[in-house]
Amino acid sequence: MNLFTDIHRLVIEALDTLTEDGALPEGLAYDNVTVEPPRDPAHGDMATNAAMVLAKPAGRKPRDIAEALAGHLATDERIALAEVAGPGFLNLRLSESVWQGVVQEVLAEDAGYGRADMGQGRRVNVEYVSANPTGPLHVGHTRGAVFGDALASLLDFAGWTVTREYYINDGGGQVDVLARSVYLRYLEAHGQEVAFEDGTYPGDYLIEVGARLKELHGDAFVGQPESVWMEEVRTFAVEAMMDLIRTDLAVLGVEMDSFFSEKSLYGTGRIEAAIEDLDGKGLIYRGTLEPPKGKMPEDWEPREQMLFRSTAHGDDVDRPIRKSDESWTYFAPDIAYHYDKVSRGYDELIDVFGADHGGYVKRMKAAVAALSEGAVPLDVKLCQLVKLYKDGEPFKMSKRAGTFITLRDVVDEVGPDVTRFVMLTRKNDAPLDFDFDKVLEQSRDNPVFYVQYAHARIRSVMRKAEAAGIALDEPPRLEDDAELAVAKKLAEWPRLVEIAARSHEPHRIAFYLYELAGDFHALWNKGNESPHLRFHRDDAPEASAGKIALARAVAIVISAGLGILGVTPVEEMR
RNA sequence: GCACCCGUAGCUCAGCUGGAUAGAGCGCUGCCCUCCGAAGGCAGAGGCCCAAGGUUCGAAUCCUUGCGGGUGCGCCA
Repeated sequence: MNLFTDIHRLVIEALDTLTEDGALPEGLAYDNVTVEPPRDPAHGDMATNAAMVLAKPAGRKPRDIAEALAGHLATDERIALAEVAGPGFLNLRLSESVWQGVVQEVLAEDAGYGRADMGQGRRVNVEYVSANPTGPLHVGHTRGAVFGDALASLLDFAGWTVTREYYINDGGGQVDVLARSVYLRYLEAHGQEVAFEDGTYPGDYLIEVGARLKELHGDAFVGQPESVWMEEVRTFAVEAMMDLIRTDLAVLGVEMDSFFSEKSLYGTGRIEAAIEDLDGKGLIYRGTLEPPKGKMPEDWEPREQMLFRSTAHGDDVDRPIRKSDESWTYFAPDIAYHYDKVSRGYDELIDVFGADHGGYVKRMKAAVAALSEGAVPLDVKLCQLVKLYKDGEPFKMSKRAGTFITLRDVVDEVGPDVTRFVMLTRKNDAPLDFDFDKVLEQSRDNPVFYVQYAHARIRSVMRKAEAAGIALDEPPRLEDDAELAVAKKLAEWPRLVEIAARSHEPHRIAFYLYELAGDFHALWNKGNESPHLRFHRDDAPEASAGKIALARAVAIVISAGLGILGVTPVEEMR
């Protein structure tokens, strides 16, 4: 249940009644009528803009409509006060029993509180990470991994059926480079001197792979031409890298439902099938592209190639499908991959990319729009760069100097929970500063700590109360403003989940938790000055039980919220 | 040159997809521990929401233009 939708429904019913009474004309559209928490608590608990939105189509003054509406709403027992304000807002103050009810509901529904059925079971495929299988995951991948994973959990919580998918780029030239690099390590394992020239991966992580290759094949490949070993070494190397990546993801707590191999699209007719589908829609043709304006490539020459008419679906220029040597461009398997996703019957698709793939969004959307004939929406979420800091100083990354920060480095340093939460304290399309020292700091300016601390405080109180024989299943009692503030914040949770899910923005969950924790800490501290507001009171067990009910509700929501972010709520801090 | 993202307190950023007097943390000023964990809380100062137009009852939010920053722009994926 969502209190805001309840009251929204109440407002709509009242409007219908006004229409029946002839106070409003028939057939008004209520689409823009909203019920929201006002920014200023002095304006009440909720406000509706109904009168202002309907004034024009109804041909009546906003304040008149508001007055009439107020009269009807005031008869509902949940509404303590309805008053017209400003240009025609209708401010509602809800009766205290409503907030009491909210807390009780949280306790009753427990981890299910805030679950929504917005998705109505629709199937969504969230593709993320999808790093090339050529090495360990680095910081940039980490953000994408955390974001995609949290978004997937969020959508699941909001009622979608979610598939978490990883697209393995194992079909392009970079896996050949990987194979050659592993081959060099293999020769090295046989005692040969090798040189890592440009176009090979010199990373240490391949030493072990080369050694394992030696164990498996002995010297069968030594001194042999590429044609002999390429296929086998490549498969072996990709497999090894995917093991590495899977381990990295596991360390972060990310588990994919599905891995999709780009290679499986080649030589199987699947790319051809996707292109044929587009061709059947008249979107494939042979032509010559204009050179890009402003920045002319040095070796530019006009060239006829197979093109996809992506401009028919909102792209800026048509995109090449085949290279000049008639092999596929990287775009072709991507089309086939998304064709496959559409064929698998997903109702919605989400791709999580790094910001450097921004230029890729329009053509991908065009492809999906064409393939699904507009039936399957694709949302592409771009994750901006992560800038690393150490004690306030920029942390320089350089492959050459060996200071190449991997996902593993970060998680080993600060742990998966901190890594995940911090990665979600920024909007996905805003750059993120990650300071190794600050994220471990135990203070209010570290949101991870602040939220965890609130949860730990509550669990601490519950343990002590239990030991003191105080009942933990009493109904809540709310008396103080600070308590009501917390209850009201809890009432916002279901609404926030819906907003975050609709906008595909899991960071909103993190910010909400920070606010909820703030309200809770304020209440906690008030207990220092006013002992009767303390949660745990041996002198008044019954009152204490009523207070603890509220605290338990807070812990439930924090726990649920952290669950969406993939962060473990802690029992105690130390 | 074109496309996408961004521009909000001194700094780092939220702002509920158009609502009322624009918020938080850090930093600055002043308070609150014989009291459930002060690892916390309260209060104050600090803003022409980049600029100019437009849409309307109402704009930080939507549209246009300009300025400033980031990313990308056929045979790398």
